[in-house]
Amino acid sequence: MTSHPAGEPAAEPAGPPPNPRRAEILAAAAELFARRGYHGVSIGDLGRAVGLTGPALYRHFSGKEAVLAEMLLDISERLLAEGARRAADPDPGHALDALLRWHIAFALDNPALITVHERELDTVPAAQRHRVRRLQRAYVEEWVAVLRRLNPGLPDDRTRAAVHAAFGLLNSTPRSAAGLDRAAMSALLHTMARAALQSAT
Amino acid sequence: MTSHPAGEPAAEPAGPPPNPRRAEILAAAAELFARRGYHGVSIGDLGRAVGLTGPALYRHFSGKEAVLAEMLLDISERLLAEGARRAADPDPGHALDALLRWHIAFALDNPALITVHERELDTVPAAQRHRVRRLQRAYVEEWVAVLRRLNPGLPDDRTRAAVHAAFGLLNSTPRSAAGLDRAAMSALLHTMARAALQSAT
DNA sequence: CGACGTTGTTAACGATCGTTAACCGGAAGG
DNA sequence: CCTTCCGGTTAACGATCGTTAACAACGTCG
Repeated sequence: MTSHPAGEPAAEPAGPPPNPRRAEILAAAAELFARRGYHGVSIGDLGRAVGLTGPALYRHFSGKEAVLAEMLLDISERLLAEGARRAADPDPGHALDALLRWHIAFALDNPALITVHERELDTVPAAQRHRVRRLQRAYVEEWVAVLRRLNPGLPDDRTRAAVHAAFGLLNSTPRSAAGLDRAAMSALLHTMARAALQSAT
Repeated sequence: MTSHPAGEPAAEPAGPPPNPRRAEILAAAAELFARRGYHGVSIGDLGRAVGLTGPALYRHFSGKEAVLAEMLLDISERLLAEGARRAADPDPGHALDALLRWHIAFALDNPALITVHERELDTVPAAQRHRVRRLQRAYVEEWVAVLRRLNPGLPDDRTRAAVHAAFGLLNSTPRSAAGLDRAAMSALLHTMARAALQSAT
């Protein structure tokens, strides 16, 4: 209750004032990219989704690839920053539960972002693709480090594979959208992911 | 040893003789669609991948969408047919293990097919999309039925959500490709998925 | 009031897309 | 030997793509 996953950033110490149009475009683009894929969405579609014509988009982004790049960088940074905070809990069991709670809440709140994040990495321009990959790897390593504390002596590559598999489980919900309500789905995912990870160690 | 997941069909009782060019194109298309997405692959790319020019493709398929549609129908039918065979085991515990073995083997043998199968359903023309969806649902129901036999009295929507989550876990491997060899990865996925499903029931 | 930066528009560009047309070499069959 | 079909080619089509240019409405500030 002291913090919640999708909270408002309130104000960053440095950086330009957050342009609401940019955020609006990014949100609409996430939805469209998730549904039809990056190449299945045109600049015209993107503009229309926020009530503008296509070329208006160039007032806010340098191009279509820049929209995707900023989107993926933002997601990766948020996952890593919040993940690192949760993983810092001195009790590795609590850290793992906190990681699970955070990741599940993020996935349930932002299904489109999760989908694009794991599908369109190769589409992003090389320059920023490396940064995104580095952030993704670092996020995985937060999980691996917690699991290593829970069970030292396990080979790291096996632990890494288990973490990737757990992410697959957690990130699949955007596309299933079963008849369960949010609380039930959250609890189910938590239970299943924890059981899967424990069985692998 | 009486059967293996990726076995040759040998000969179907009815239907045209299997054109090797069609199969070659479908295999190349699966790889490309998985890597760059349906809209990120052009007819020229498709032809080039099998040593032809773009328009040559129209000697074997009525168009680009037909390639995708046939690909998804074929996958869905194979999954359902083989899944139903495994699920028929009178012992539900054995049936679940057989389903897990089959699905894991298929995913490890055909990572591109698994990827396209779960990503591009909305891209397929409506006519055949409904058939694919029906087959996919039937495959899920095979799993749900086995789990119901293992634990009667559980609400079906929860079981269905658990199955979807388990598929997310199993299908994530194509995109992780960790440092484990095939046998180790197969065993790890089996263990994790079974633990996840058991924890949900 | 006038200059200006901001944010939108429509029009137009070159490139690329999926698809069709027209043609061509070679194998098979009478 | 001639015909026919099969599976390829190159050329060309209209549509659509991402992007840029040129222009307009509007608030702000000197």
